[in-house]
Amino acid sequence: MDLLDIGTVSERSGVPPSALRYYEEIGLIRSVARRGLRRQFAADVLLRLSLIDLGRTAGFSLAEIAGMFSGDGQLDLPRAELHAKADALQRQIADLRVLRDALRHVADCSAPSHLECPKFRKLMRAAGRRRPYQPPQRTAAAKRRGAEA
Amino acid sequence: MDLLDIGTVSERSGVPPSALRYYEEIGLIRSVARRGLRRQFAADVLLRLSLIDLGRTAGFSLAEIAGMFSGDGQLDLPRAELHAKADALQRQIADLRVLRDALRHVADCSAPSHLECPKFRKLMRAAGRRRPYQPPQRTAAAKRRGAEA
DNA sequence: CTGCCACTTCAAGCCAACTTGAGGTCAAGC
DNA sequence: GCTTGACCTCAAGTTGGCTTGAAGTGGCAG
Repeated sequence: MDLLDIGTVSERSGVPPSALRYYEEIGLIRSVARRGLRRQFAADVLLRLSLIDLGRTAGFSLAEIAGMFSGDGQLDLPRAELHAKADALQRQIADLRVLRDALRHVADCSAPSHLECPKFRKLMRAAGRRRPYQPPQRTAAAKRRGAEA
Repeated sequence: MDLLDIGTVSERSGVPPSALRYYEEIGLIRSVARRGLRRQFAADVLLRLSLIDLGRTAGFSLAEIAGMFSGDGQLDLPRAELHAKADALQRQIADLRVLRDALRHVADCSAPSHLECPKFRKLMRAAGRRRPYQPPQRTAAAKRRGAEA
């Protein structure tokens, strides 16, 4: 059988051992055996870690992601809920587009003061009316892979 | 003169007094007087708070935002950084679109297991190749205004 | 003048998602 | 058989952006 020890999983997934232990602690992944003290993971943990990363990219918390896995490791979300999430993402995308355009304008506008630029004020009002963007936590894994703000 | 006390500022801006005090503590805003013990703010603090909110929505930290105000309260925006931020938003938007499509597919796909569905695996690989999304902190103010994932 | 109540300060607490550190274990290679 | 070093556990620390609580203050209505 192909059991991977924590070091191997860490290396292949890019997730540090401490984070893997943490994920196990909160029930997000599980180790299937020990060799001595060392956790052994089944190979499919790598796929699961990809899914977790994907979920975090979407802005889900680890707790929410945990709720998306059914007992047998399958993904399990009711269709309606998935559609609702997709729609929420759609709104978030629209908000971010407004914001991106606002930033681009500000970066390029040569008005003496942005506060006096009518276009800027308009964008600000537009941004001000949007539903607030709800950022998730920044993972240490994300930081490792390169912060850039 | 039109001085607003902290309660009024809080009410009009939606920013709680504790946050306003915190902002003042870190030098992001300043009160111009006291009436008794109470902070009095100049009316333009409301604009400044809007800008702060806008900046946070864009994913800037409070420290970064503080750096964008020049001494006289004008915005002094680093163009390169703004472009970088806009580009980061662009990538985030692309990621979220992939994710949204993945969610929609999952909601509608009738394969026995998503992990076995080729289309899903393809979407996942697409998502996996993305540059990681670098989320800012989630503000309490944002939480107050309503979370929605 | 008295009481109320919105404010004040300061320190401590909270949250997520981890990381770090101290001190311990153990399989494998020499 | 001894060392090595990758792992282990558990508790505490980190970060950012606040909130909360306790104890105090002072302007204003009655």
